[in-house]
Amino acid sequence: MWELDKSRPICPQLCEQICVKIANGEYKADERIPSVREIAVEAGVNPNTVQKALATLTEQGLLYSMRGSGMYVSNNNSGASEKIDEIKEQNTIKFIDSMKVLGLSLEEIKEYVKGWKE
Amino acid sequence: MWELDKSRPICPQLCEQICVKIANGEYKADERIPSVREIAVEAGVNPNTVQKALATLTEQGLLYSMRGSGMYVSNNNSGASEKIDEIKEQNTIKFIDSMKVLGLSLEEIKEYVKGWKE
DNA sequence: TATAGTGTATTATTGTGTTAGTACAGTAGT
DNA sequence: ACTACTGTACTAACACAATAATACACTATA
Repeated sequence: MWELDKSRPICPQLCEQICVKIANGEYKADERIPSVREIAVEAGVNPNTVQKALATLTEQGLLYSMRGSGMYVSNNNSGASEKIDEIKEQNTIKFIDSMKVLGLSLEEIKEYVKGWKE
Repeated sequence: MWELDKSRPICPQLCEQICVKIANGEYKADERIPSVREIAVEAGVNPNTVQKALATLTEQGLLYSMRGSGMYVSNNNSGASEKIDEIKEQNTIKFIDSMKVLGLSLEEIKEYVKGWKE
């Protein structure tokens, strides 16, 4: 349910995955999402880390909070898709840079990915 | 000359790039490489960090040291290319995982990379 | 031989991300 | 009203990577 790469900071990863849940409709507009403490248990991380992630998303307008009641999904859910598109782009830029450092050209990288089997 | 992504640990990045320099012949077999302190200045990092990276590469058999004289490239340079191949693979695995988390399939990822313009 | 440069080792300090524990004010349901 | 659950805030502690500043033994070279 929660895929966390422990070699990277957890907080932004939580932001990403909540974004995905909003974008794909698992978290629907104006619906309540699980509480800070519930998410913390589910994801196996500290409640404070979840709180930071939710605060960031609230600041960015993807969520809104009702004190004492819970956190809710904003209805301008285009923000989530846009954010995901940005992350896609950043991931790809970082990947390509990391491969160029190893001496590959963009064409070689594309060829390498094209032939990738998992 | 030294490309460092400050959002990742520096030490392994130094290892990688020294590997690349060995593999592409900038550092030749049985030749001396720049000193710990020189590399530190060139790369703009702390000598201790360089020392750690060189110690790792020495442990892995890519370099050998002559105390008081310097660090030298081992002549079993196939180790460098192998290490680079591993890193390529790890980079790609990490990239693909990070994209799958966003909801993309392997085919969609390949398509996305194929259409990439920088 | 003297000096400068080498690898190597050690200790302390800083910054960041995460965890841990606690506390408070507000809401919901009984 | 009471209780349980919410978001929110705060401080302390920990782990890790990197920096800083030395110190020492060895080699090379003039």
